[in-house]
Amino acid sequence: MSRGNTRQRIQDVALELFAERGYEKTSLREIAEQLGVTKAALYYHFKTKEDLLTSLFEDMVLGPADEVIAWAKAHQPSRLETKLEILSRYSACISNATPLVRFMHENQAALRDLAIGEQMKERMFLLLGLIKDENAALTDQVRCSSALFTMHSSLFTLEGTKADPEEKRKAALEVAQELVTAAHHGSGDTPPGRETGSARHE
Amino acid sequence: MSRGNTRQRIQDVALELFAERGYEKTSLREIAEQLGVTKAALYYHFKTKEDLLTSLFEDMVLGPADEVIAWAKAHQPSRLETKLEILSRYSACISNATPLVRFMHENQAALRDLAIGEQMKERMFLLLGLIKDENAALTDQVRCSSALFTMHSSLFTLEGTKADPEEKRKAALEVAQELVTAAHHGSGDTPPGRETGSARHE
Amino acid sequence: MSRGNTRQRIQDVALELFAERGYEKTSLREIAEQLGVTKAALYYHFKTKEDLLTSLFEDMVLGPADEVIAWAKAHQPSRLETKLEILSRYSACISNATPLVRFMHENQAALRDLAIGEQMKERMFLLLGLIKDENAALTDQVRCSSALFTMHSSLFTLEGTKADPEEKRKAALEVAQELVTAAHHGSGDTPPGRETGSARHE
Amino acid sequence: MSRGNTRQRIQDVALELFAERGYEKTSLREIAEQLGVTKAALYYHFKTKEDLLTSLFEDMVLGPADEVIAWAKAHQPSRLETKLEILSRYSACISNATPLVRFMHENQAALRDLAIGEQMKERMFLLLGLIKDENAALTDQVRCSSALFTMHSSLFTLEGTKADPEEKRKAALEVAQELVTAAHHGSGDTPPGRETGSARHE
DNA sequence: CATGAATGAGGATTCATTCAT
DNA sequence: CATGAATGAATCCTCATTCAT
Repeated sequence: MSRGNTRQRIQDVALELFAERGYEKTSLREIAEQLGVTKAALYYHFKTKEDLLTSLFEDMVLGPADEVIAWAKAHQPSRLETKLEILSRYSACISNATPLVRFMHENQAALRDLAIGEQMKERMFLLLGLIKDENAALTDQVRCSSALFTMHSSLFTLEGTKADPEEKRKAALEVAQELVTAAHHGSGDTPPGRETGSARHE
Repeated sequence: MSRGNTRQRIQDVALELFAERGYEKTSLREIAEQLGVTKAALYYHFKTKEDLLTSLFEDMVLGPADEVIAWAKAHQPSRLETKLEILSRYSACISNATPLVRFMHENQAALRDLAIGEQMKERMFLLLGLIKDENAALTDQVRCSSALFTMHSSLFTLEGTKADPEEKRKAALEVAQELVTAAHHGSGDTPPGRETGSARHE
Repeated sequence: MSRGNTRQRIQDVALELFAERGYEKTSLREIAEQLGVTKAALYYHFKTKEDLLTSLFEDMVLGPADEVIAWAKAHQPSRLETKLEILSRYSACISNATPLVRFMHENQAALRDLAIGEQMKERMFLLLGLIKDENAALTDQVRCSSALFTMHSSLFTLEGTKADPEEKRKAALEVAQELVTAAHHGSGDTPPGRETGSARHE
Repeated sequence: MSRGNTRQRIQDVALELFAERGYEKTSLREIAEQLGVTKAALYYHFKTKEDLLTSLFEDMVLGPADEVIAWAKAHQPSRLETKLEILSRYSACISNATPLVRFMHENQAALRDLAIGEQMKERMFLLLGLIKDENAALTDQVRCSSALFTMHSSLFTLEGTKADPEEKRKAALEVAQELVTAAHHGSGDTPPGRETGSARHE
């Protein structure tokens, strides 16, 4: 039954528990018990608890996010169309890592003194930087920031709503793109004849 | 030596440390040490670590949030103007509790098994329920959800931006109101003169 | 409501809690809370937790037991009739202190390093010494020891039995007297017409 | 260094200390120190302080007592001979667990909220039920109850007496059997040729 | 008479980690 | 590959007690 896949199994269980109970409250003992192995076995595969968490992020979100960023850098990031495509790609990339994105939001306090937390934060800044204009009006900056947040939170919010995850993701992407579009055009002097965020049409 | 203000001082230090380092990683020893008292002194004033946290929330956000909700229930919540006023009032109310709002977002994993966490979650749902229409299109639901998130996150995001907190708050409120306005009109059939992000036709 | 009877009320509550939960597991906080006073108030009336317990024993069993012992010393203790009367008197005296007798048995571990524990133990030895003959056969010594135990334990044993406490006490006294009578006659050579449990040959 | 015997050594030291100082007053630190290991080492072998105690009872008295009960159920418990044999077997079984029996009596307050306490209590009831007749006279019920008590207490009473433990045990067994015999025949009408303490008729 | 505030010592328990085998 | 055994440090919490007011 056990093959070389133990490492993978550890990651699976760890992801599940980390997401469900939080980083600090998930002990290695629990992970080991749920796997039917010893704590020491975990240490054979991962140097450290932090290391275990890190491996999850690297495989599932850090890498993919970097791809999005790399793509963006090669495609005139300042054009609106590029920005929208960035959102689209990023949305797709995180949809495969729902539990980790949720984990990231719910465990920021814990991530603050983990190296991987710093790295993730950096990526978020990079992404945000690609989308928003440093000199834009404050509202527009908020819009861009909110766009990212919206895509993240749609993955684990709206619990009551019966819509399926994929639909929610698309809806969130739509709203995010709307926000970024508004931010891209807008800025500062609220354009005349505009009453909703997206309804600018000059 | 110190007078009746010890309880207050404990709360101050606790708020600071909880916000800075997170709930789980802040030990009562640290709080006590920073205050120059014994751990046991904390227990004289608060039955429990959880109790200490709870007292912070009750005083600073639970109560105020309930006032907003009460006001809303008495003022035709389904009208757009009422909704916008709810946002405005809520924005004002949380601006006095910035560190706690931040704490709430960054420690959701920890809050999950704290009674006060459940209570806060409930309030968020109530607030969201007042603003969004259960039968609206998914995008509109996302918009409303995002509106709330935006006001929260503006309090501790955009670190790079040099704008002062009050301005950020106003900008966030503006964006939030915009989102809710769009959601209010919108719903399924895109209102004339307004395009959703994805419905672009260039 | 509160008069000079506070001391008495403290003793009442303390007796109840000590008996119900044990000495070590009953904290002064609990006693104070149940009384609606502060822990410090207890310290006004009793120097110490141990002191509080001691006061209970002194008033309710130490004194009475000493009276029995004093009476015995003045009445030819070696006569059977005297012995039986000792049992009778002692039985009466402890029946007023049921909870304390129970407490004594159930908290011997705790009493071992309390001064009052030593004192009570001494009284038990004295009493036993009055009843049993140092040079009697071992079985007879056991009988006497058992007699005392029986009177004690009848106060808090036989929970299932529906008999009322007073009846139980009388029954126990009867059995105790029987045991002492046997021990008094007996010693080694089984008295005629009476067989020990194992020497049966029918 | 040490081999697989650590668990055993912990039990030995724990039994010693629990018996000597009581359950509540024996801290795991003391046990660990006396063993020359860390507290955490104890937790490797026993999940809990209570668990450690439980393991002692299970191995040394719960199991053996259950054997006696099982034997009894298979041998017409209502016959006097069977009852006497029960006493005999039970006496033998507890003589190997003297410190624990003593512990049981001296720490009843502590045992009251330990699961193992409940289990032991249940066994005592079963044993008592096998020996005494529910409908017998109260004195006879007391006699049976006393019989059990006598066997227990003989293990740690009569400290002054120089007799060796085994002799004391036998003497106690004899007295216990006598009591049960009396209870078996007796009930209300004192059997001829037998004098009880109360059967005095002068 | 009693309280409010605080202390110091100690309790059980949990955790990430190590290392010889 | 993995385990069994153990550690050291830390955690939350409770308790009896004190003392100025």
